[in-house]
Amino acid sequence: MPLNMNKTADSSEHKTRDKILTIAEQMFADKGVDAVSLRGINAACGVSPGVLHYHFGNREGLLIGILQRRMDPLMALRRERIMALMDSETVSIEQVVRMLVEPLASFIDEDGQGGRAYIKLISRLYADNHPVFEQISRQYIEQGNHHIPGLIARACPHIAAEQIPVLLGFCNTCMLQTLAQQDGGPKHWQGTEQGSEVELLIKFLSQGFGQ
Amino acid sequence: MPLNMNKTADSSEHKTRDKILTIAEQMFADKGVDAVSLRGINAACGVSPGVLHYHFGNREGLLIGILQRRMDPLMALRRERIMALMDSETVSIEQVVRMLVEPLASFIDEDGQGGRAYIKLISRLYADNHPVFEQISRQYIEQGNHHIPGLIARACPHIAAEQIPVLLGFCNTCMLQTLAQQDGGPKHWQGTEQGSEVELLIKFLSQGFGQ
DNA sequence: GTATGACTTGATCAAGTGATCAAATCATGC
DNA sequence: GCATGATTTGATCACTTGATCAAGTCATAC
Repeated sequence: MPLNMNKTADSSEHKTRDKILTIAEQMFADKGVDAVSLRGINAACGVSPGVLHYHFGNREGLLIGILQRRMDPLMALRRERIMALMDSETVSIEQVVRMLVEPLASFIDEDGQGGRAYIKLISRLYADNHPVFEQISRQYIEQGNHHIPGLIARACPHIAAEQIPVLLGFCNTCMLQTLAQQDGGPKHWQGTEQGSEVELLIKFLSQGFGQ
Repeated sequence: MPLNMNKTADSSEHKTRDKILTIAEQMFADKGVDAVSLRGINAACGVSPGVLHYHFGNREGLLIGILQRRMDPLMALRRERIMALMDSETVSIEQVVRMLVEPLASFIDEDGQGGRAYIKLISRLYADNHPVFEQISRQYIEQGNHHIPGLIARACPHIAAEQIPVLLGFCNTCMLQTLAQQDGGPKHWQGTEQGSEVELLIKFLSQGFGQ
């Protein structure tokens, strides 16, 4: 039993495996990682009760698979933006916030339902300080993200250095929760079209740092 | 079997009932409402497997009990603040944000662990658009809270009316998530003392609206 | 003290849970 | 064709789950 776990960019077919990833991602995002039964996921995929365990071993293996599948392209998008800002002569806080928000937003637009579910799941795990998410984060994110506080410091020289991580935390929390809720929410979002909400969010967060 | 459900201000003893409410509140806050077994709650309280069902009927009854117990004093705090602002000659956005944040923050300080767990639970339910929370919200919150957008409009005449609910949503989301994480989070909060984080949050949110 | 109603116990039920595995099926290169 | 390995099936294990209930305990009023 070859257990296709710990595969990062296994681009081969894996029809069933991908189906499980996509459906489990949606279910985890909707109800919470620990509030969904593995049998229920198998059933929702229309496969036998043993399939999930064959591919992922257990719940944690499945979660790791879900996270890894999308983290690579997402972080590539962001890293590109970070490097561009690093090379830039001047940096505004709006540029930094855009660098944080827009890759996530475009990710949702591109992959529709799936991308939104992923952000929602990330948002959950981030809020919960979930150990698996922290592990994956360290593994993927810390490639370029350690530059972010420095970029904020360049854009906002008036902010004390020790406050920057805190403000960045506010920003990340607000950003993730907002982008995650952007769909299913009942009436929070009535009256404005999709795109302008993201623009409003960027403006809100940028001003939060103090122009 | 009198089923002490749907009681709002039943201030009598209810030692066991209160213990279940407190412990279940903590467990729901930590792991999610649907990720905790009712038997586990009974066990954590050191009582028999039938007790929870006797007092609350089922999971939803328990959740309603948890929410109702604290909503009254919390909303009283807030309503007081709202009325004071309504009577005020001039209103600044910082005053409005303070009115939102400080009752929650003081609620945490007062009841320590329990208050924090409650905010964390609220934060979860708010993010999930949980139907029970929406029901309780309508029942309790809408007494004074429909004035809030108007207060923001007075404080920030430059903001278009249809953007105010959206910005308020950003503000609520960020506020709840932040206050909820303020304890258990690993290192998000290192380097700054408790009180100043709340002040920083208030400043961040106020500036977000655009002073 | 005893009767009444509130509360608690612990056994029990049917259904659902994560996990395991031999057997069946499928795909592929030879 | 067929051999090999990857994948899928469906039965099965021991265990947990939400719920129910008769029996027992407790508190209080009378």
